[in-house]
Amino acid sequence: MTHSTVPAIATDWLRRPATDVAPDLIGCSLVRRFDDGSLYRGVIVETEAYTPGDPACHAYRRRTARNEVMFGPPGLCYVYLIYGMYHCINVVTNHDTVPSAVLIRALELDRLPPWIDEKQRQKPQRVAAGPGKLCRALQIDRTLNGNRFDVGQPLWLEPRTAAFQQSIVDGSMNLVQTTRIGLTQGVELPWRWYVADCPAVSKRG
DNA sequence: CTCACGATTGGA
DNA sequence: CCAATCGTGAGC
Repeated sequence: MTHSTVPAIATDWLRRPATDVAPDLIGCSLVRRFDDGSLYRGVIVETEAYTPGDPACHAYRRRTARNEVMFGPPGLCYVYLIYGMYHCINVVTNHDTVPSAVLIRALELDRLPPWIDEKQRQKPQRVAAGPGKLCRALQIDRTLNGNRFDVGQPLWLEPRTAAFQQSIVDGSMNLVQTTRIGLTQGVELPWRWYVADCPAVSKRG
């Protein structure tokens, strides 16, 4: 058995509506690479979709400096600051000029970075259980906004493992589709997906 | 130019 | 339930 590498998720795969990509990203991995070469992987266990025409979408009203990258080609990283203290990371989807993105809301990390404090370590499976928490855990901030998800970059995406895919096919793992969290508009749209009974999913999992 | 508020979180 | 904390953008 020779060495094998996992290819990053391709741009073409992301050139679809966010509502199609969001459930498909469940089970895929977000990879964080630091300048020293260290890698951290997190299996995506919760996502939300944001689309044009969606009142909860940051690009709903008009194109601005902040939402600019959502109008870009698929495969870009949209990172923004929320409540003045947390960051949220999105995968830009769909065609260039069509503002769409998938918010990554929770990860199951393969290991904990050394900067995670002792209190967080008490519940390791909750360290990345929420969009703000996962960005803090992987040190993701606005300096990564507009970056392309690609191998060798600070961030990239990898497809589901065969084992994860099989667990969905055979029904031993279930995806739940429900309404999104923390919004004041577009509350009724069922554009949140998460792995049923997963301890790493954010609140209301 | 101003200022209310947010795709959150953790603690009372 | 509520405060923390600050960039954003709608409205004047």
